[in-house]
Amino acid sequence: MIRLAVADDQSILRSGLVALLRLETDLEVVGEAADAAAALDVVADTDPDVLLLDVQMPPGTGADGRPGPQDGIEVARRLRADGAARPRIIVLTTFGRAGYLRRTMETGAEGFMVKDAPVERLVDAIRRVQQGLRVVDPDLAAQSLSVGPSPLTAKETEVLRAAADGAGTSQIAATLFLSEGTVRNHISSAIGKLGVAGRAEAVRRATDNGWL
Amino acid sequence: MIRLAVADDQSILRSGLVALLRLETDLEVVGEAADAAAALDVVADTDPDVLLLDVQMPPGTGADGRPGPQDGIEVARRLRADGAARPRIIVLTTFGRAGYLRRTMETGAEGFMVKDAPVERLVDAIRRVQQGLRVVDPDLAAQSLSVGPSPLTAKETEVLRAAADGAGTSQIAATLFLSEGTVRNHISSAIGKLGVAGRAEAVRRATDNGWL
DNA sequence: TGCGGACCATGACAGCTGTCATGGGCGGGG
DNA sequence: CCCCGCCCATGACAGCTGTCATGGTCCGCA
Repeated sequence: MIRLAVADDQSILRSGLVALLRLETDLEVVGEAADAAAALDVVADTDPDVLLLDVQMPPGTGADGRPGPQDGIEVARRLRADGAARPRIIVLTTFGRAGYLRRTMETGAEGFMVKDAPVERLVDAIRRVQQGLRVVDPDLAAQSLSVGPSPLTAKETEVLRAAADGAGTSQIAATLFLSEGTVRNHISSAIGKLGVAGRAEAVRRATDNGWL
Repeated sequence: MIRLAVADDQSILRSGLVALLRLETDLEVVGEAADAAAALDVVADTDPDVLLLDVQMPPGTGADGRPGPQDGIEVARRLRADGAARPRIIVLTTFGRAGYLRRTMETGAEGFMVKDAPVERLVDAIRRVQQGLRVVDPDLAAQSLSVGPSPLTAKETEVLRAAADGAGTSQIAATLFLSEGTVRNHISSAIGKLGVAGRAEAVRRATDNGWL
């Protein structure tokens, strides 16, 4: 019997998913959570074998009253911070962004699935993960590979990452000890390579592809 | 027996929702669709009493090969275009944006629910809608009222709407027979009223609140 | 009648953005 | 060895954006 916990802020999806999982004779849902802080609590309380974790979730407030992690991937990171192997983690997401996949796998999570995958595939993933295997949604894995390595140079990446944190040109220049002109130039180059218009789109495209 | 059709691109949510609805003895799911074009087809094929419709859906390609409606609300509009009262329509959405609510209600749909509402509320809504009542998610309705009427003046709205269509300053000026300076000025005023930085955010805030 | 407050319109101004031309440093291939 | 290509750095330039000060019209109110 595989003991499961489900964390997702969309109540309808969560309830539906739980109903579906109950239909499987070897699965047992032992906990549910609607935000990131609650997800941590549920794991602490019920010690499930496998945790299904949505990426987009409100932080919520933990038992100590402080705000919880900002998203599901951050929850995974915290659960793995102490090196524990339990619970196995499968991250679910609506948007099949390669960046999510990369971030997720870096945390040490075992699985990554998009929500428009059929349920059988998810159930299958749960069983495989329980056996210690790693599972990645095939469609997304293919897309992730097709995205390929970053076309950005080192400095371009550095500058773009700073821009992603909301810093303006002058701030970036000060932080990286560059002229403002140089900063704009790296951004311009990145814009060209990414085939977008404007630094905002460049930042988005780069993060979407996990190139940050 | 209420005959239902469910249209949502997230396979997991759709399957889960169907599983939940089957638990209700007076509900019967007669059709499913994963994109907007398929939703129209399913309605034509099965003539359900009530249609559950996600807002965010890929257009898909219809039986005639042409692309379908851009989102769920557009599907609702088409179904109501000929004045027919069937099927009753409940629009589901992940994001409780007042703009969605407004657009939805203008199409003549009967219900509007956010996906983090509990399932009982959705089931309840289905039964009420079947009886000819209109149902709006209480939380969202409150929020929608609290948002209040638009603080924007007529010209500001006009200019912002044009900007939302992707037009640049000069294009807007030409379209509305204004000086470019005037256009920028209206936008600036709107930015001030909406308490945001930059025209992009202004457009987004205005659409989110249904002020376009 | 006069006055104040909205909405609208316009041009001037400063700030920021992206692109360009230019040049220095470094490593591989002829 | 020299040369070419790539990355990095810089300042100059044009274009666009948001704000401001100014002035016009219209309407309600004393």
